[in-house]
Amino acid sequence: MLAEIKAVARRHLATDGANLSLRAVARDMGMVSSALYRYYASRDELLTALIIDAYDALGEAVERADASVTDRADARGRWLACCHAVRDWALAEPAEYALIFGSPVPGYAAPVDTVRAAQRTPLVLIGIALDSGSTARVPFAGDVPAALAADFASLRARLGVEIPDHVLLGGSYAWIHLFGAVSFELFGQLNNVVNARREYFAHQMTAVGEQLLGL
Amino acid sequence: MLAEIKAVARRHLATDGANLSLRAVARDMGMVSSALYRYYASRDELLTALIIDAYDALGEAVERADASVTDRADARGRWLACCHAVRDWALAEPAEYALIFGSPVPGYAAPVDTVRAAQRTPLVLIGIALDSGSTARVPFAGDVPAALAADFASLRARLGVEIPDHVLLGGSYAWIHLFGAVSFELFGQLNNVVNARREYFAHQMTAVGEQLLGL
DNA sequence: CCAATTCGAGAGCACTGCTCTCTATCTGGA
DNA sequence: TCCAGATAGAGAGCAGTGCTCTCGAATTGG
Repeated sequence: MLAEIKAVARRHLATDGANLSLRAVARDMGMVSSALYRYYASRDELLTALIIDAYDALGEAVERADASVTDRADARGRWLACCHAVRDWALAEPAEYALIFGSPVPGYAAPVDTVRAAQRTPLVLIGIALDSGSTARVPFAGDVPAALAADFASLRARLGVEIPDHVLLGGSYAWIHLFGAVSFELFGQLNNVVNARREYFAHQMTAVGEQLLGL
Repeated sequence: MLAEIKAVARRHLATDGANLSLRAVARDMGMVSSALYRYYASRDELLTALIIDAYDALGEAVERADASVTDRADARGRWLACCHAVRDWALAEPAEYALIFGSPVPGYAAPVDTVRAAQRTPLVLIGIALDSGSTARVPFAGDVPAALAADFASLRARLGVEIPDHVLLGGSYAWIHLFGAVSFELFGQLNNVVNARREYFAHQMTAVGEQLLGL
């Protein structure tokens, strides 16, 4: 039942965006709106469930893309595969992408349940950066701002991975750029400017991999 | 009157986000909601006015930041000044930033009136890239995807500026990364991960300026 | 077989965007 | 001065929203 509600809600998400209507979802299920409150205490709770699912779906797509690269030493190929996985998923499910990476819903505060799912995608990228540690021409070595030391130390502890600061820097920059490029395209900022979007994206992520990740 | 409505709406924007209530705005002005329709034909029209104002406010802030750098040959300084101008403005007016760079409002389609205002900020960055053309170690030279040629040609024609393809590439990448970094922070993706945000941002934009813009 | 629990319906509250009609008020010319 | 005409706002109303409450029906378990 919970899953069925989410499935219907996901369909509405595609057309109505973040302001989906509980009543419309209930109507589509042949129920009255109040009956829906047996399963989700509020609209926000439904949204949270959808957000977690979206994070997981994206994470799984990226994990699969990374795993599909047989040459595990080919960090550049793995990076590009992940980039296209993110973009392809975002283009296939724009509403769900907007739900997790778009402007936050005003009253809504993301509960802690979401962080595990949210970390899946960056964790894959960190893995790639780590595996490439020996071969890559890493930028930012010996150039890490002192104020970030504490942040990076606690992040390292939480992830339980020994990862140098400058790799954390480059990896997070690459992840941010990836997110920025997909959001830029998806949120319409490329409209009437760039039409060869896949080529633009491919070249861009290659450049970012080289320049920011040292691949 | 139009301006007064916008001012009140802007206040509501800060708390209610994109789903601001016309009735609440009218109440705050001591009017009834229907009276507001004399001035704006719909909620979308009010939103459009706010969007244009936001683009202009951001553009003006960036233009001022760029102009404040006295050494016009210091492309790196100008780039960093613009970056901090964008971030400072976004932190000061998060709702307005989300309005123009966040997930698009479902039913809403941006009218053409917005493009002039939207171009102000990227135009400043293009100016910096152009001025640095002689001194910068430009990446991507001779590496421009063929499929982008048409897009870049029409963009060049529309802007009326002679700007090489590889500068257009690097400039747009830098702009996308800037947008990505500010959105990432503003939309909460940095929460509980990075606390030294200004330092993180400053180092990041320096790196992007070097690696992507060749400054 | 009956108690208990679960499920859904229905009414209702306060809110939203928007349309319509009606009444004051203000303005410009004769 | 007076009187059309324009204009600004009020109020009612429609269809929709999230959410709460109460009340029956169905299903379950002992």
